[in-house]
Amino acid sequence: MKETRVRYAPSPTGDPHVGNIRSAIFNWLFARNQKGKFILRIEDTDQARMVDDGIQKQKDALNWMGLNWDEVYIQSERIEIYTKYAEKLIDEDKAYRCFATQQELDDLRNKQKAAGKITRYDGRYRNYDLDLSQKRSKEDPFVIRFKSPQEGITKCYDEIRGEITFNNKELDDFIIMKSDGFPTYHFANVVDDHLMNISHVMRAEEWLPSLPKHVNIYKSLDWEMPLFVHLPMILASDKTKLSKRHGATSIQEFINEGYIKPAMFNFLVLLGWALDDKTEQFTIEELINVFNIKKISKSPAIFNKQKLDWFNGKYIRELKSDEIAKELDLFFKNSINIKNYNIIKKYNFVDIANMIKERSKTLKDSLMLSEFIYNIPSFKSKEEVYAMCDDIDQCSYILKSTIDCLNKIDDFNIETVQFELKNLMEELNLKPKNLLGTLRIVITNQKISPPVFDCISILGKKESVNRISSALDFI
RNA sequence: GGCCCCAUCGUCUAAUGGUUAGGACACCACCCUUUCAAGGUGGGGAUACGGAUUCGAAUUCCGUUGGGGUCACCA
Repeated sequence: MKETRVRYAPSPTGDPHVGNIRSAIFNWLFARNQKGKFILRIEDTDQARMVDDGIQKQKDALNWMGLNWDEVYIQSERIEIYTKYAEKLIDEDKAYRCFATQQELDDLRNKQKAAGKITRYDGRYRNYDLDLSQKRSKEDPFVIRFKSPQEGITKCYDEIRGEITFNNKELDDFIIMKSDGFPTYHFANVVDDHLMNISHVMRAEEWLPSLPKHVNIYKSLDWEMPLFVHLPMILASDKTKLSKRHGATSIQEFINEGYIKPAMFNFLVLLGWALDDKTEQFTIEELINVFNIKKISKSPAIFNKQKLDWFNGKYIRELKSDEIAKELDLFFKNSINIKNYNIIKKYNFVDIANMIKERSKTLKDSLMLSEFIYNIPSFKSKEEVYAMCDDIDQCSYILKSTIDCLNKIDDFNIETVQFELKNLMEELNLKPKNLLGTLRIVITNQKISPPVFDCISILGKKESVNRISSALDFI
């Protein structure tokens, strides 16, 4: 049995898109399931689209997802290899130099368009004299084109779709080497997949139309073909390709919005793949064990952010508090100003995690829920303070009693605070709204907050009493 | 437009040719409740359409319709 070797082959042109990362996840899971190799190949053959830290961004995204690679290659370092095979194809009359200028091709295309014909290269250098071509290549810029078959059909095979046939009349002599000496995707991809012994090419469905190009290159080089697995597209809710205008599309954006890795991983793997009719939450180890190419679906999947939110909330709830605490620390550091971060850092992130766990879909939600820690309440009117009381006198009485009550507590924690305040509520015959509602106002001044008991115990006795006292002074 | 792919609740999906077509998100109602959540219980909601094959079709075949992808010296 041949070793399973798969690859993730991004071009480093910006922040990695979730669709690409989903492909990476499928490849990685399959490699790990088969005890094979997961290879990272940087496809940086387009000089114009290069981005400075593009390669690092790809690696960062994989690292964040926990997708470790076994080998890494960079195509721009392999130019001689592609050149060698391109020249071999010329020698064997399977490819040829084309000296048509950009202007010439534009004119051709415009003419075809005007005549209502499909636009394609007309093969004008297909039969150009080889000696002449050789000579002219020394002074004129040129590209190398592949001699596609003109008749018959090209049979392709996709592992989840079966046989797909293309009429060779539809194929044109596409470019394999650009005039700057770099290969095009179609060529570099085939050469590398062969040289790197790739067993399964798992990539997005948008590559399906160019499959015959790749198949014909394999044939002309007399190379054995890998298995092709085309992954269903990920679409936006309007059923078009997921793009910028739909909101977040890159992994980095989702991280910034407070999504955590296990949720992202779990959600993404379920876009185009399912194990059975009931299991939908998986650990990564479980996924490695059960991942199976045959269960990849054919139809495109719509990116359903509500389900992502649900997964994220579920994972936040289920993860251990100290794990969430770590995420929170990092997230707060990156999201709020340094002054507030320094204030919140004095408190225990594990306590904060426990406080926000039940009510956060994303880490961003916990930002809002924790604002009261560094935003000390201030009031414009007395009415604001006693809004939850029958009248202002009841309010000051409640505040006074609460201060006494809290001051009596020696072991100040959430259980004791809850116990004593409930006692107080009973003793004074207060409605929950009166006592707890009022305390929410003077402690947090937020419409929405974690439970009052949590807030008070997080802030501690001193700070809580301070806040209540200043509210009492105010009214 | 040519070519290619695809088609089960609004969404993600499950269903060796035989199930009251299952689950999850979302939605609605009720319960719980100091706000917000979470949780619990229940509910509505799908095989695009038309033929053919078959005792029997979501499932196989053909067509229609719809959606998507692709047609660069980008990947």
